[in-house]
Amino acid sequence: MNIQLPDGSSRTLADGATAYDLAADIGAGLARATIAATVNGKQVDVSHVLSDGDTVSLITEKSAEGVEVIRHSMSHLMAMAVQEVFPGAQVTIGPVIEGGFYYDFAYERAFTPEDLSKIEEKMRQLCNQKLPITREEWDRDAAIAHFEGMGEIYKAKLIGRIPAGETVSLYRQGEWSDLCRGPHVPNTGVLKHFKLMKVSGAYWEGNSDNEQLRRIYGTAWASKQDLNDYLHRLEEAEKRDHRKLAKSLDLFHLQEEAPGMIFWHPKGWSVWQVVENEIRSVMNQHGYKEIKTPQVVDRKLWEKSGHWEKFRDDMFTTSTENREYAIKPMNCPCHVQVYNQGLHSYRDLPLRLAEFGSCHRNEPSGTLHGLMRLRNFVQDDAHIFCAESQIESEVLAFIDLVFETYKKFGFEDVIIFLSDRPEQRVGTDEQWDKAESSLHEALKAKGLEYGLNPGEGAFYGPKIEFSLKDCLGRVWQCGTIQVDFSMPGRLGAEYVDEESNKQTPVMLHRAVLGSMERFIGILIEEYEGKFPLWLSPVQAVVCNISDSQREYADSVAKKLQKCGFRVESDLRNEKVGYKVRAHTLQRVPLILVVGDKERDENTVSVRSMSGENIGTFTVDACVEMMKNKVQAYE
RNA sequence: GCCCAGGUAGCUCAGGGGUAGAGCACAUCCUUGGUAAGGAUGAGGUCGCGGGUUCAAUUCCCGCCCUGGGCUCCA
Repeated sequence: MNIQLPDGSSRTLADGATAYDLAADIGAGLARATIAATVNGKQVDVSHVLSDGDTVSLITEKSAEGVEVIRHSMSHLMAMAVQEVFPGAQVTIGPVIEGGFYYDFAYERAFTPEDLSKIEEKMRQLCNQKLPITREEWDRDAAIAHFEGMGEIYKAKLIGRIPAGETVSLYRQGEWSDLCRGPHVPNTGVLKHFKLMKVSGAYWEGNSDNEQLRRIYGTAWASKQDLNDYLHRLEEAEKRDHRKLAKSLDLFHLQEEAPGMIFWHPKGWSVWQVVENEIRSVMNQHGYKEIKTPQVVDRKLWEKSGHWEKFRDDMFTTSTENREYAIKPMNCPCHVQVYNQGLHSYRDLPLRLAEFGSCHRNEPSGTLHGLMRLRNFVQDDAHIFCAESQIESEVLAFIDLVFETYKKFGFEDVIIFLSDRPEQRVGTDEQWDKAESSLHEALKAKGLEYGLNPGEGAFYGPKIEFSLKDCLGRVWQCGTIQVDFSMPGRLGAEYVDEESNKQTPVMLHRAVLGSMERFIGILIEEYEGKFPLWLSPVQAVVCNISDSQREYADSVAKKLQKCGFRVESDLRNEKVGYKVRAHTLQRVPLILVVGDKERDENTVSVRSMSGENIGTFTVDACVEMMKNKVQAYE
């Protein structure tokens, strides 16, 4: 029979030949390295019997696909090991994820970190046995009976979802078998480079009303080197963690008395102010008007806006003199109050009201996470009141604004998702059609790649989300733009159109950074605390070499401060090497060293954080140099 | 909110039923040194909070709070 290869060539094999036989026909080395194959676009095992005319590409452990097959087989190996070490544990599902795999088990107790070593040891034994992994086809009902007979009720439930009468595939290694689509590696001896990483709880079917399962995460790679590189990358990423850097760089802290709320220290707050002022200036240039609205607002407004009914449990409340208030969880109802003062003409639209709005949300305790997930955070929020016909142009302008801003802060890797209508929603289908299509059109017009989150829109309208990654690759939503058909009407917002008729404006909720705190958290990790000069809390430190330059050093620092720079002097009785080390570790971009020579010549010797000698400058020239760097966002 | 692991000096961490340990940081003194750690001395702790067991608890047990990793959630 004739087999087509991906390079366009073809090969003739005996009838009944398998993917393995094809690999062996090409070369013994390839046969050893092949762990699966793609036949006519479908992934299969190496034992798959080929047919005349098949197009086949072989999957080796070197390819991304191959690593996925290894990870998938690895999760089976782990499940087998768990069931041998902990009889009574039931299997459920065990998928491949980025960097590795996990498997969820039902078991009478949680697994501990010590259990992981035992499981790992068992896994190594099993892979040393080089157990053949074979595929079996079972009748669906027979498979259900088989797993039920073994007491594997979760597996039986999973197969129960497959239509009756269909054939299902089981993979067997030694005495152990699992329902699986495959493909898998030919034997457990291929599975060598792995590490079990962590234990966790997880809910059956991802639903918190269901029972809690015991999840074990692992990582697996094609080579020892890849595994070590991955573990090394994790270690490096931990050094960038904004919570660690916040301590060593003295940026902010949290304490028990205010969970989920930040105490900003002078240096952290300095970064905040620079970011806020930058956004403020950009907003001004883009036609926004900044406002400020109350923190504590009568419950009646939240009832009108619909928040009380829907999100009451997530709001902090307070009361006085028989009135009940909520601490605002979002700014939009207040912005509508500002809009509602006075009459608006269609000529006023779009009207863009911006606020650095501090919001409190009573997030569940388990979700709090450093600066990324808080109970009190400040949004760089704005609401655009406009006519329906203006939605698309406003969205286009907003997308530009987001990318312009992110670029300034050094972010190029932006993840975009569009969330469309949820089951429970307000507004007519026609309105949703229009709003969703204006969002799609805007993204397409900008040539942006984006994903779709079906049904994930807010109840009041669809949205686009712009997300950034933290040092461990976790994705955090930052920017967003959301169309809202509901709130302007509920809260009585109006404008007068060309024919003197009262109309309800559409409201666009939008934020560029999202939460100031979250954005700064990502910023800290992105730069590993080594902020560019314009963002750095301390831009330069003037260090004297010995006591005789104390006054001069201090005068240089004062002069730079007068020019608007954040500069400190270090006049301590320490050697200059000690001071240079200390301020380098504190991520100060520029260290200005002054000895007798500099004092006599009215200059400073400038050293960069990376240790580069930038040169000797007069104080005025140093000011110029720093100004240029700041303007270039360096 | 759920599961697991933690909480000891300002920071990073060790320890362990019987007066609490290190390094760094800090203070004082000596040293005045030219670009990543000069030396000496010293100060510092209700061992997260509350109960229990015990002659004795920071250590063992229970509850709670917070932090971390996941899960669920995220207007």
